[in-house]
Amino acid sequence: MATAPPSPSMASNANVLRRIDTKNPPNPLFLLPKCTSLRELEQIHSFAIKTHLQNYLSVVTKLINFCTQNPTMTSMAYAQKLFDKITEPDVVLYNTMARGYSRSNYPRQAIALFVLVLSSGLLPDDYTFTSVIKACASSKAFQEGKQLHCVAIKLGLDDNVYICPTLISMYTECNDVDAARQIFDKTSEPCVVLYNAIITGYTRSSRPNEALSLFRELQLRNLKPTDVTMLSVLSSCALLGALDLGKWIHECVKKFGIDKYIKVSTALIDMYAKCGSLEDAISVFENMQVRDTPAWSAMIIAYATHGQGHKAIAMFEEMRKAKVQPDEITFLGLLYACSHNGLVEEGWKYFSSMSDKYKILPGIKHYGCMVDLLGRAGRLDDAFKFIDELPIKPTPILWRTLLSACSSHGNVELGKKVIKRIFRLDDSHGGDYVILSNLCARVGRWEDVDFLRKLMKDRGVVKVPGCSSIEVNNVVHEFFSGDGVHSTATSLHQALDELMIELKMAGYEPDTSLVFHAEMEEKDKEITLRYHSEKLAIAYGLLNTPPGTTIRVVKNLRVCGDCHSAAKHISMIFDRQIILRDVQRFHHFKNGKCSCGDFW
DNA sequence: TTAGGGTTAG
Repeated sequence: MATAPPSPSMASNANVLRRIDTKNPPNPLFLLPKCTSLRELEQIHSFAIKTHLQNYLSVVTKLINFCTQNPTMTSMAYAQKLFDKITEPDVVLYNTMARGYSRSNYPRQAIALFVLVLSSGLLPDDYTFTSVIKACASSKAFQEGKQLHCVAIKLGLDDNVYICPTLISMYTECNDVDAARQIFDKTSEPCVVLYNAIITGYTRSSRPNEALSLFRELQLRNLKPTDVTMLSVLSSCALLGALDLGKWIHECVKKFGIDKYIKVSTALIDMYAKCGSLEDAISVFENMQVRDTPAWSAMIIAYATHGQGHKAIAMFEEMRKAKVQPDEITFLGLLYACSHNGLVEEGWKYFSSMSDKYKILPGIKHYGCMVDLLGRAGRLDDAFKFIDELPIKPTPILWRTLLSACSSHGNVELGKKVIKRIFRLDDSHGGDYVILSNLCARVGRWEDVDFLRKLMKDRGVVKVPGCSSIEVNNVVHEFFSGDGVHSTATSLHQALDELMIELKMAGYEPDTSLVFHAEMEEKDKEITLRYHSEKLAIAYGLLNTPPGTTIRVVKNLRVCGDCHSAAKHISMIFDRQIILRDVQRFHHFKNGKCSCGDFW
């Protein structure tokens, strides 16, 4: 900050200082509103010293507060220097410092200050608690957070309007949303902020149904939702992939006039894209008056995940023309677009320009895109080398990406080499064993399949069960692979049996090589495949929606190859569009074809 | 018993 070039306002400040009548000086704090840099603050500080005002608590508090407007390492160091000069700080001064630290990269310092407050015999107030609890949240200091909660109870401050939502947010950040809920339930008359805190908590904890039911409760109590409410609720809809629900929320957004917020519009783009409606996402984007970096990025990601990589790239070029600076998220969308469309050259170009031209350091996710890009394109050895030579320690996810590529390109040897690298870091992920085992099964290496199965058993590893959901008449129905739990399961199974006959007549052949168990009879393999969660959800949609309706399904894992093939046939035979969201991307099935071009 | 912090949800 001190090296910043002199700005016009700085020059004028310097002039102001020069023209001052030192015999009859003004309060230097009058100069603060003009101050725009730490250097100017230093000048004002020296002037305060000159005029013997530097030891007044009010003056120092104001100066420190100014430093902490934008708390960086430099400004917090300066604030600390000012603070250290004061022999007897009062609670306001402590609060100002604590606020600064809680918003800086050193939140734990705020917790240390709280201890100082107590040891100096001062009584912490609502300001102290909000800052320090917030610091606990951002540094995930759960034990300290709980202790602060206790002290707040002792002082009768735990139901304070500012402290209460901060406590809720702290518990959520520390992964204890149920404790947050307990606080919430104790409140007799919750205000919107409190609802927002708990709704956000559920959303962040990936519990969208609870978030949405609290949103309905908020409306029943006639409380007016705010932009913050809508951001969380939209994010919950996106998690569920529930389009009708999302559209209803969009109506609420309009009704309460919250659509003017740029962040809300961006959340709408994200929601529509994640609920499978690219058209609605585009429409929100086109109606935006002002578009910032996150808005452009959301649209780029929307195109990329819906398999329209070239449009994503075109968006990026348009963004540049509009002189909006891309950030690391923008590049994530862009690289994602390249990898999912096999655009290796473009991918490398953008990856290099990221650091060269835009001075954005690639993160682990960007490297992940590059591994994916090389892997999908079949350049498996290059991808291996790429991970091995990274400047940062690779995560299991990075190796896992390569393992998937080995699987889709049928390279068992490299797959084995890769799984060893994964196991060095994490051997508890069931999916890894299954991918390699399926790969071995496909090429008939049953001894490897058995070995992997035994390894899984010995290590007590289980695979996350496949789960697909579909929203019909505002109800989200969930199906698990081989599901017998859903109330309509039996009739659904029968319907699937009949469906299979039709599909086979149209040329569909079940790909039983994907089934894990070697000793299974061919017939049983086929039955296992038939009741995959994707097929159950699609069949449910086929049976329970009018002809011609688009079937929208959300799956928790990657779509299985056989289900992908079945969905293509279903889209043709029944003349239905099927939009399937898997953990990676969207598949739009229409007239027997998929938007991913069988490339996923 | 003035000033100074003007808090919370994102």
